[in-house]
Amino acid sequence: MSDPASPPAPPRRRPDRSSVTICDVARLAGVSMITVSRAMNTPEQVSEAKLAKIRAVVDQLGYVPNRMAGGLKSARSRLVMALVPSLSSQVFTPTVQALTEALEQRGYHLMLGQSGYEDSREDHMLEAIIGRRPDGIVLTGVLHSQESRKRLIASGIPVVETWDYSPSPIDMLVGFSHDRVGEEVCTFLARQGRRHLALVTGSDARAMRRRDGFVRSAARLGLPPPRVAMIAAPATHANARVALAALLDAGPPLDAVFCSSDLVALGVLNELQSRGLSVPGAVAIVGFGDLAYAASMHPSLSTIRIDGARLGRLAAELIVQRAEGREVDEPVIDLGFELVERDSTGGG
Amino acid sequence: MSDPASPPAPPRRRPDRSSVTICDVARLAGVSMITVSRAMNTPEQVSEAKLAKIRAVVDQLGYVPNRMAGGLKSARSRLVMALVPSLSSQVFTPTVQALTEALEQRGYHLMLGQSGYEDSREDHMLEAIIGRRPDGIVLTGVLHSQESRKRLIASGIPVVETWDYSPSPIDMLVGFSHDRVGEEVCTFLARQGRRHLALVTGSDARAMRRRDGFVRSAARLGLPPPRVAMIAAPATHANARVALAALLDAGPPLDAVFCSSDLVALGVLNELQSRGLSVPGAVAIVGFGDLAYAASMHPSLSTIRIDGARLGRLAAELIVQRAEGREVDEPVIDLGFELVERDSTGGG
DNA sequence: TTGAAAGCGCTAACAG
DNA sequence: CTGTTAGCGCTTTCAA
Repeated sequence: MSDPASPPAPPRRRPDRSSVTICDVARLAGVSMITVSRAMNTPEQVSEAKLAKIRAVVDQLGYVPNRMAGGLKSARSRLVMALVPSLSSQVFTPTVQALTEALEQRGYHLMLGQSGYEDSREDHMLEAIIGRRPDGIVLTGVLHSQESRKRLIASGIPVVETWDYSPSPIDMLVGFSHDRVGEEVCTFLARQGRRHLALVTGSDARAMRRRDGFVRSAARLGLPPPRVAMIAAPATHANARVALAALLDAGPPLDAVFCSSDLVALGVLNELQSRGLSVPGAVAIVGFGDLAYAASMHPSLSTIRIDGARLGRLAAELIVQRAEGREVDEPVIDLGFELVERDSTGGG
Repeated sequence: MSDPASPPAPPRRRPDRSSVTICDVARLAGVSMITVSRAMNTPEQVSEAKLAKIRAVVDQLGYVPNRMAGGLKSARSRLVMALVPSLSSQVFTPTVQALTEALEQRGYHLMLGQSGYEDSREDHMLEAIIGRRPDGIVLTGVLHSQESRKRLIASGIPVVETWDYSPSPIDMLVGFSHDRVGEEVCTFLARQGRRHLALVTGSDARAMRRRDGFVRSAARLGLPPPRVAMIAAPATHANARVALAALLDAGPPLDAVFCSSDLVALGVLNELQSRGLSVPGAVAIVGFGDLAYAASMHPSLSTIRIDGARLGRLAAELIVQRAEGREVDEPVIDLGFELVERDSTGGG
C-alpha cells in the first residue's frame, strides 16, 4: 500500500495519444524517415518495392502524418481561411461549398470563420488567422478597419476579396458591382410601369451600395424618389415585415419593392399578403440572392442571381496559384450578375 | 549580363514572409525566448517591467505567434473540428455560432467541415481532420461507416456527438431523442382531432427516426397508418412541394402533415395554398427546427424547437474539459426539445 | 533512388 | 521570476 518504491502512477491525460510517427513507420519498413516522407508526398520518387512495403506499414499502423509538423518546416500550411459575415445568410453557402471542394481537390483545407461581429473582435480574429499561417485568405467584403487591412497586407498572406467590386483591391478579387445591381433593378421596374418604388433593406455596406445605385437610377429616370425602409439588424424575416409595415403605415401607397435578400422578400410578401395587397397585381417584389426557394415560392420570386459556386471556384484557383508561386494571370475578376424575372414582378 | 559571379536572382515567392519570430522579439526586448513565450501565454508569471517592454516590442514588430510551432511542442493545437451534414440546412447555424463563440472565449478555434457527402469521401475527410491533430471533434450525427468510427476512436481525440441520442456514444454526447419527437408530434396532432396524418420528409437517419416514432405512435393511438412522402434529395422547398403533390394526387385527403424541416413545411404550405387548401382549416402543418421565419410566416408555423445554441455551448464545454485533462462530470446530456404551437395547427 | 544532418518556431522541464 | 537545454514531427538541403 504505502510501498515507496512503487508510487501510484498519477492518472495522466493522453500520455502518448496517436504517437505513431514517421519514425515508427520508417523503422518497421526498414527505410529512413525521408523515404517514408517521399512515399507520402511524392511517391513517384520511390521505388515500387519500398513504396509497397511502406504503404503496408502505414495501413497497419494507421499512420496519419502530422500536418502541423510538416507545415512548420515547409512553411506551407495547406490551409485556407474563409471569412463570411454570417452563416445564417444563405447567400454565401454555395460559395463556401464550392470553395471547400475546389480546395480539397488540390490538397488544401478550408477553415471557416464568421466576421459579422463588432470591430473590437476583428483584431482577435485576425490574430487567430495569422497565427495559423494559412496559405491564403478569402474575404467576403469584410474587414471594417483600415488598421486591419494594413495588418493583413503586412502578413504577406495572399488575399482574395469577394462578393464586391473595387478596381483597387488589397490583393486579388472576384466580385461584381452592387451599384450596377441597384441600377438594373430600378430600370427594370420602371420598364414594367412601376413608379412608386421602395427599398426594404439591411444596412450592410453592400446593400447600401445597391440602394445608392437604385436611388440614383430612379432620379435619372425622373421617378419619384424611392422610399427606403431600413431593417433593424439582423435582417430577419420578422424584422423585414416590421420595416415594411412601418413604411406602408406612414406614407402613400407603393407599387414595387426591392429587397436586400430573398429572405427579406419573403417577409415583405407575407406582410403584403396579410394586408390583402396582391403580388404582383398591386405591388411587385424583387429579391436578392436567388435562394433555393425563390423559384418555387408562391408567387415565384424575381431576384438577382449571383453564381456563387463559380465565385468560390475562381477564388480557390487564385489562392492556389499564388500559394504555389505561379503567376496569377487575372487577379481581378468581375463575375457579373443576372436579373431573374419571375411571377412576383408580373410574369417572366 | 552573363556575369557568372552575379546570376540573376530567380524571382522567388515569399522569401521570408512573416519572418518575425519569438527570437526577434526576445533579442529586441533583451530577454530570453521563454520569457516572451510566458509573456504571451501566462503573463502573470512575468514581471511588470519586462512585460511592458516585451509588449512594446511585440506591437512594434507586429509579432503573431506561430501556433503550428506551439502546437507541435505542446501537443495541443487549440483547434476543434466541427462536422455538420451541410451548411444549407439552417438548423445547425445556431449550434455552430455558439460553438465558435464558446470556444473562442476559451482560446480555441473552430474548424468547420461538411460531411454530407458520399461515404467514399469520409476517409479523406477523417485523414484531413486527424492530420491537423485537433483537440476535439464535434460530430453532428454523422460518420456513416463503422470503419470510420473505429479509426476515430483509435486516434484518441475527444469526440462529442450531437443532435441525436444514443445511450452508448463513441465518447461524449449532447442531443435529444428523435424517436420521441415523432411520438410527441403525433400525439399532439391526434389531440387536435386530426386523424389522416402524413409525413413529408427527407431521408437522413434522424428524420427516419422521427418518422418511426410518429408511425409507431399513430398505431398505438388507433389512427390510420400515416402516409409517408419521401423527398428526393436534397430536401429543398421545391422538392418538398413535388413530394406533397404526389401524395395529394395519389390518395385520399389528409388533414395534417409533419415535415422534416421548417423549409419543407414552407414548401408544403405553398403547395397547399396553390391548391386552395386552407391551413390550418383543412390541413395542419408541423415543422422542425423553429427557424427564424417560422414565427413570422403567414400563417405562423407550429414546429419543434431545439436549443441549438445551448447545445453548442455544452459541446464546447465538454471538449474543453477533456482537452484540459479535467474530469468530465456528465458526458451524456439529453437536451430535450419543445413543441411550439402556432397558427398552422389551429392556434396556440 | 536513397540517406544524414540540420533546423522550422515554439514550449515542457528543469534548474537557478 | 528568469534562463538553459532539449526536443515536438516533419521536410529541406546536400551528398552518396
